[in-house]
Amino acid sequence: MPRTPEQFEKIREKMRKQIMNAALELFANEGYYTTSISKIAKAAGISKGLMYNYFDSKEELVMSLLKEGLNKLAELFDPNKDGVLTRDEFAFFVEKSFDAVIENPTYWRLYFSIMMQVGIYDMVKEMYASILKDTMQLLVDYYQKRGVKDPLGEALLFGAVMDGITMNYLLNPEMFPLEEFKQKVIDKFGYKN
Amino acid sequence: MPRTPEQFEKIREKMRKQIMNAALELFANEGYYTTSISKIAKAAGISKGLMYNYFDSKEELVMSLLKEGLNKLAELFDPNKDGVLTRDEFAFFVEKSFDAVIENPTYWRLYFSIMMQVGIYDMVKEMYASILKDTMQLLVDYYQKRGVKDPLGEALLFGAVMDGITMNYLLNPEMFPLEEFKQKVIDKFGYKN
Amino acid sequence: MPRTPEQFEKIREKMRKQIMNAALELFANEGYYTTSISKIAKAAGISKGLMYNYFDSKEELVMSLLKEGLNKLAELFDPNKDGVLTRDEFAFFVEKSFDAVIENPTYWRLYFSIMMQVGIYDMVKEMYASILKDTMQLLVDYYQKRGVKDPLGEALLFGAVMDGITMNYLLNPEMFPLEEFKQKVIDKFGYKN
Amino acid sequence: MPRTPEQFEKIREKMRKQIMNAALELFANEGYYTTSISKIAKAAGISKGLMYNYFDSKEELVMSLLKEGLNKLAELFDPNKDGVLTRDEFAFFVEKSFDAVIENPTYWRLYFSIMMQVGIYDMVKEMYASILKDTMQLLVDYYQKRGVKDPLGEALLFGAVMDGITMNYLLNPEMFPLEEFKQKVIDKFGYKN
DNA sequence: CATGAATGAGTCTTCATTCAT
DNA sequence: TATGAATGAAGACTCATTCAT
Repeated sequence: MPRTPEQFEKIREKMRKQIMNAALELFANEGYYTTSISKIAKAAGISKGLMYNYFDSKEELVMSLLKEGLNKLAELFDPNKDGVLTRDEFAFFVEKSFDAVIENPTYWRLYFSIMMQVGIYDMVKEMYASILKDTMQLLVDYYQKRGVKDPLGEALLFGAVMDGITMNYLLNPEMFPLEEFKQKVIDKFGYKN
Repeated sequence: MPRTPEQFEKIREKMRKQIMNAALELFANEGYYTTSISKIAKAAGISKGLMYNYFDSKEELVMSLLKEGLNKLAELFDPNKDGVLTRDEFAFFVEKSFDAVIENPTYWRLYFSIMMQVGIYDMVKEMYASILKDTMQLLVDYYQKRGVKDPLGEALLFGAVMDGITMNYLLNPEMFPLEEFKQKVIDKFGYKN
Repeated sequence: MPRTPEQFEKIREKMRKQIMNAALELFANEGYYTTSISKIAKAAGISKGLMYNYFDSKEELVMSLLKEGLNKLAELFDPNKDGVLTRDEFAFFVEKSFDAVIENPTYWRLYFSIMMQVGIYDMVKEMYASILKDTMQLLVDYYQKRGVKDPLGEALLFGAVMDGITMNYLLNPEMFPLEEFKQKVIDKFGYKN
Repeated sequence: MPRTPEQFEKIREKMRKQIMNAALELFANEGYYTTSISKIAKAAGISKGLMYNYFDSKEELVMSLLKEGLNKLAELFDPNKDGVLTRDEFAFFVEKSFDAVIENPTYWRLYFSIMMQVGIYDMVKEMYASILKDTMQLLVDYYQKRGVKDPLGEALLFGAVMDGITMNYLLNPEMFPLEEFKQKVIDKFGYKN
């Protein structure tokens, strides 16, 4: 008997995931340009042609990956959505952020490598910017409330620090004690009171 | 009358520079993989074939660029070579490092994008690591002398912060006030005393 | 409806033949190095890229051609596989060998030209050597049984003669009466009794 | 003081030899197509440009090599120029021919590899044919005088045998006892009487 | 005469994408 | 839906040859 539309949708969704998983793994480990569609298809256990049934192009595929990661990231911020960041939420955010990197280094490696590729990926930057804008405001308020002199500067610095730590960890996981850095960052950028 | 060896050497040196300048610009702005040898040759105003009279391969070209930048970088560290870092030298180093980025963002964009490329460029990582090792030791000593609890951790954190700031500046120069960050970093990681 | 694996196999087999035929013709008539992949593709009526769907490289292509011919050649020797060569089988072998050359001069021209190419093709030589070893032994026994003084030398000489005749025929088919040479060779190297 | 025209001529001749020697070695050992002009120039200890002062093209260079070898070969035939071949002269010719191969295998390897290359070969073919024509006639007369049934066929066969032996020796010098074959060939194709 | 920088056409090869089945 | 054969544009690289000095 024929499948219901819902079943079809489920199958499609599952296949999409399958392809994206394979692609993420390969892109992150072997690079975007050195990973061919053929390889991805093989890793995903499907034919090259079918790939294009799910993604219009290689570029769309990588964009989907980035978008997906981005959405996960967005959920980390201000979980209770009340527009105010408490000291505990700040600490929680730092911890969660690093945990995310530890749990899924592959994705973040992809993110950074793409971010540094100039040209095509300005689009991604916009996506990230729009997500980060709200969080930025939250942080600025946070620092202002604590009497920090240059709240915007401090917020930017904090973001840069998170990026720098993440990047260094990804480049050299076994040499870089990410776990220990959680507290260091919270102490240095959380402003107790 | 044939050219003298010196004349040939001069031609070679000049052309090498010409090619490397064109390549650096393109690699940094459009990425390593999306920049073709054709494009570089055209930008350098020469024929494709001539490129290979100066560099054995595209990879050797990019490596030469990185090596060159590396050597410039190396000169920044511990200028008086006495094996000890003073507070002033620390400040000087921070300022100089950021100045280097401001003056030559192209190179640093290349550096970061290559660093995040997987696979081929482990060699570059080793080169950088060997250069940075000494500086790392200098920093550890610096923090130890100032009674910082976890000197190695602090040194690593400092490095990560420098990287993060640089990266954010490169991605968004007009939004990221690198100049103002000099003092911030010195205050936060210089440990007065 | 997708094609069945069998259909795909059929397509592949047919196309492989098509490419190999075109390549054999060109390699043999214009030489390995002077025949470009482009030319082969055009002669086979396909795109350049498709070539690489069937053969990993130009070298693999020529190797496949040689292997194929080799296998055909192998079937000529000692057809009844009893390990002994009779006088009739000897005569039969000479005749068949020359017939093979007459019927498929293209292949043999390729074979000789590759054999004289230095460097890469030592591998081919090994393949041929391993095939010819058994036949050589057969011949040595043959001559020994007939009381020839230096059986190994005679066998080697016979081989050289076959090569020389073949080569001369290939270089100048209309001037070289290969057909008449069958009897001559049989008389001179067959040792009646 | 300026050199005399004769001195210039001498220098030119010497340089030509130098280049030809280097080229012969490389062509024979690494193949015509895989040997670049650059390599030859370096091996000859001169610049690429100067090469073209002595040879108009790579092709002219290889042709010169072949011509030179051809002339040496021609001297082997009918040394006393009386238009008649004696039994001793026949034997002498066989011995001398093989000695030439033993003494200068490099040249002969080149000769054979070029001979099997189509295209270029046709040009050389005529040169060889014209040289060999006289010798051929000599041989035909030789066999006719000795009552051989098919003198022309026998002469052709003899030529093919010489080629075959030479080729086998060149391909596998240590396995192929060329020295011993002298007598064998003389016995088999010299027709005592 | 002598050099090697410079050219440009040509080579092999790769790969995202399309399409007949 | 699913396959992989087929395409074609592009890429890295080579090399005989020319030419300014």
